[in-house]
Amino acid sequence: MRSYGQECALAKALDSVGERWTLLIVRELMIRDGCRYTDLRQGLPGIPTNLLADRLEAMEEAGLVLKEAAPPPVATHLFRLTPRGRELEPVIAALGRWGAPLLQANPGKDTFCDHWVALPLRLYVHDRAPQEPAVTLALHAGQEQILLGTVGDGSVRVQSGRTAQPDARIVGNPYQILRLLTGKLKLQDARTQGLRYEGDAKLLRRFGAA
Amino acid sequence: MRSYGQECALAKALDSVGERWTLLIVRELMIRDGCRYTDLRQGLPGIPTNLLADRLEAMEEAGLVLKEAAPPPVATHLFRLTPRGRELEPVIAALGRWGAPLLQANPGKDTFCDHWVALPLRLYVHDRAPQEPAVTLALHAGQEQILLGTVGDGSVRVQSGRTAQPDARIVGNPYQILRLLTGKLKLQDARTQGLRYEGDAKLLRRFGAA
DNA sequence: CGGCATCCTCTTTGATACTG
DNA sequence: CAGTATCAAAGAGGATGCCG
Repeated sequence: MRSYGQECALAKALDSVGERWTLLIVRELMIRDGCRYTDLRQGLPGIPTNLLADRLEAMEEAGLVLKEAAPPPVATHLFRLTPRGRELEPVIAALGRWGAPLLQANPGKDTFCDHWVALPLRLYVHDRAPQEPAVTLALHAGQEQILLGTVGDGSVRVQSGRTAQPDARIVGNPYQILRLLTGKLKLQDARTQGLRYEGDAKLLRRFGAA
Repeated sequence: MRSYGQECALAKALDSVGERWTLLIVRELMIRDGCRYTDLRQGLPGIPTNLLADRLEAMEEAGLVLKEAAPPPVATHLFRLTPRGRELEPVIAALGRWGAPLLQANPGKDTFCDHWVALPLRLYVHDRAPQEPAVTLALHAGQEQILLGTVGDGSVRVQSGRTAQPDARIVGNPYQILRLLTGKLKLQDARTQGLRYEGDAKLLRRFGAA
């Protein structure tokens, strides 16, 4: 990106990450660190392949991304965020919070990827009783199953995959689930909107907005 | 801006404010709300005038900016942030924090405007003893004089202008002043770097990082 | 002067095709 | 799979013109 040429921290930040697609690439790597090129393309519907390549190179030069050879079984290399890249989390979190109200006006025209829901869960949901025993929820927001677990420090761990026995299971659309877990939607109301909840409703009290 | 077409809060936010110059325009309006077109141009060195006009129109349509007829004495209209626009403050703050380290590598090639320093002061400095009587510092970071005052709620008020009797006076470059007031630089060290401080050094204890 | 609109050139983007 | 290459269209940047 052309520099703004302004001696201002905001302008410098935008010189670095203000280009089109860059912060969305950071989002992808924040959701699942250690991505192949193809994984990134799938998580970034609409990106032209040449731009993805350009951006990754620029981000590597800027010290945001690391391209490393994958361990033996894999025949390719993986992209990771550097610590400096991970420091963009507050930026992503702030932008996401601000952008959330814009999602309402969406008549399903936009594309959606299941795994995207993991990021707001990680950023905005926390465990309100870290001392109590760990809890695991299985979330079904789309095709993929996402696991949400409590962690000792009050934050939650989010991963996709399957587990034998979650403590509860939630099936619904991403926003319902997110609003339910941040306490903005009551279980009763969510149920009338079609969300399914299996398990002890008290478990929900463990979760709240961060 | 072309939409990313992704059902994701971050992507939606970037659809709205991700275009080149947009967040810098927000910065200007955050520093001094109620700007004329010309004020904006001065605060945004390098912006092509047609782009400024384009962006302002788009931002008005997006509900970020309000263009209002100025009260009688002024023969023009003023641009203001809407409440929704002002909600971008956490975004600007996060980006600014992230970008701050990039300012070091600057050999004075970039342009600088005095009033820019007001924003980090407001965002990152706070009053550590709100109950105590108000205090006013006169800051000279460039040509312009900037006043920094404490406010009852722990935040500080920043304005440019002159006052009869500040409680102390600081002359230095913007980063020195900012680092001094956020407690990252000691007065002693700042002085050896050329900063001038007139007044009671204890006053500095009132200020810290937010 | 303040507040744009126009015109032109150059760069970036997006879509698609192609290659090791 | 992981990119490069190509090319048309959109956007950015700069200069200048216009109008109250």
